[in-house]
Amino acid sequence: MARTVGSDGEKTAKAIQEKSLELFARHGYAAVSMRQIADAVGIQASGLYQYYKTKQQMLLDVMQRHMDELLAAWENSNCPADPTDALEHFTRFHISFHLTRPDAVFVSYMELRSLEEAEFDAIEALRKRYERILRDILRQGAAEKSFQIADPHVSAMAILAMITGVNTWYRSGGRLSQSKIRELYVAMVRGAVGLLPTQTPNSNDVQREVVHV
Amino acid sequence: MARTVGSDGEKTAKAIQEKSLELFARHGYAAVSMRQIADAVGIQASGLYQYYKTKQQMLLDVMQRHMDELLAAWENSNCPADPTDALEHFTRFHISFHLTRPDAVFVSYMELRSLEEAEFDAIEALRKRYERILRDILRQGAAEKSFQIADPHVSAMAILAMITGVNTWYRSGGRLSQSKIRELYVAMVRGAVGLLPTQTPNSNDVQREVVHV
DNA sequence: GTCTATAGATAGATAGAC
DNA sequence: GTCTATCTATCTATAGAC
Repeated sequence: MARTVGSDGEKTAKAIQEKSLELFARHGYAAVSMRQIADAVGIQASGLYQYYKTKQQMLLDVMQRHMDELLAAWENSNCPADPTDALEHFTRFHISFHLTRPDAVFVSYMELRSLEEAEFDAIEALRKRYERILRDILRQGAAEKSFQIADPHVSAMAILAMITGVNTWYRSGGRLSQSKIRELYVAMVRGAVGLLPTQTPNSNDVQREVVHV
Repeated sequence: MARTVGSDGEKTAKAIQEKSLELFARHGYAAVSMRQIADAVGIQASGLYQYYKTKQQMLLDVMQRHMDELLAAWENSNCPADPTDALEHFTRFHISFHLTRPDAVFVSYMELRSLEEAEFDAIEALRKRYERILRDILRQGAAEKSFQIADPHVSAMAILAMITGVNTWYRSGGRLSQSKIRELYVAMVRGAVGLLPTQTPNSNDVQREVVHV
């Protein structure tokens, strides 16, 4: 209790968040020890318990923050009303957001099984909320006959898997810019819902038109 | 050494393969102990070392067998020569194969980071061989101008992510049959490479045509 | 081929000093 | 807020009996 006036180790708190995320992403939750995290932060393992009651709570915090930020960023992204525009907007948003947080994405999708029941349910609810955003766009586009899809739920899962998959192969400094990658995926997503290429569909120039936007 | 004549515990060997796969898939490699595996098999933990020198070798074996079976199954699948037909064939093959082995798929994609360097390289080489199959189909279709794709490599990764993603949501006994799911994905894959729906593209019946094949 | 026993390391978490 | 010290449990892997 006898401690210097100040803000309760905010720097340490932040460092724990960063290092735990990094280590969980690289080695997996179960393979990382509290001592490893403490070493990375520069404190002793026992010091971590000032910030988290258990290791499990550290994982939950990482995933919770990621999902909260994802949903908040979506709310601030000004999605257009037209389903076709919305679908393109969602695709670009999703890829941009995910490419800037590869570690958090990786942990949030891979470590669901490391969560205990209550923690899993909390994260799963947030994930479903996000999935529903895309599903609603697809449903509306299907209702308006803009999209040629037989099953909006399946299409939503397929598209999400496709656009999240960028993270498995993208390396910054690679052959393609992020904006080029986004447009390649926009073209594929459009095709997957039965939209024609953005220009007339009977010329080889279509390809170039689709790519550069 | 004094042992009954026979085949060196083939039943136990098989049981270890099955149970280790099952447990790795459910809890993750790092979270599963040798004791847990031994319990599931019905022997003592020390007995496992008759079959595997280390836990790491057990993981490698699981993944090695999966990749070998995948590549062998592909060789036996009689892929047609035409790129469009080949792409549809690949899509159906991939989904069928992966839906019958959800645990092996899960472990093989999720536990790559749990492999030590040499083991990782071995599995990665097999994975690349499989990816190349799809990439070659896409390249050929692009060269023939059957497909409207700007980047066969990106398209291959996108399509693989999409069709592997079925495993994350499919539950047997669900709303859709496996064959219906395959055809939904074939339609999306076709769209993603710029192919028009199988029938005329300006009628709402197209949707039905695409779905049932 | 499977067992018991155990070595040797490391895990998550707590108590209490400063 | 971070430390040292430590508890208790569990881990992978080996030795050697049967």
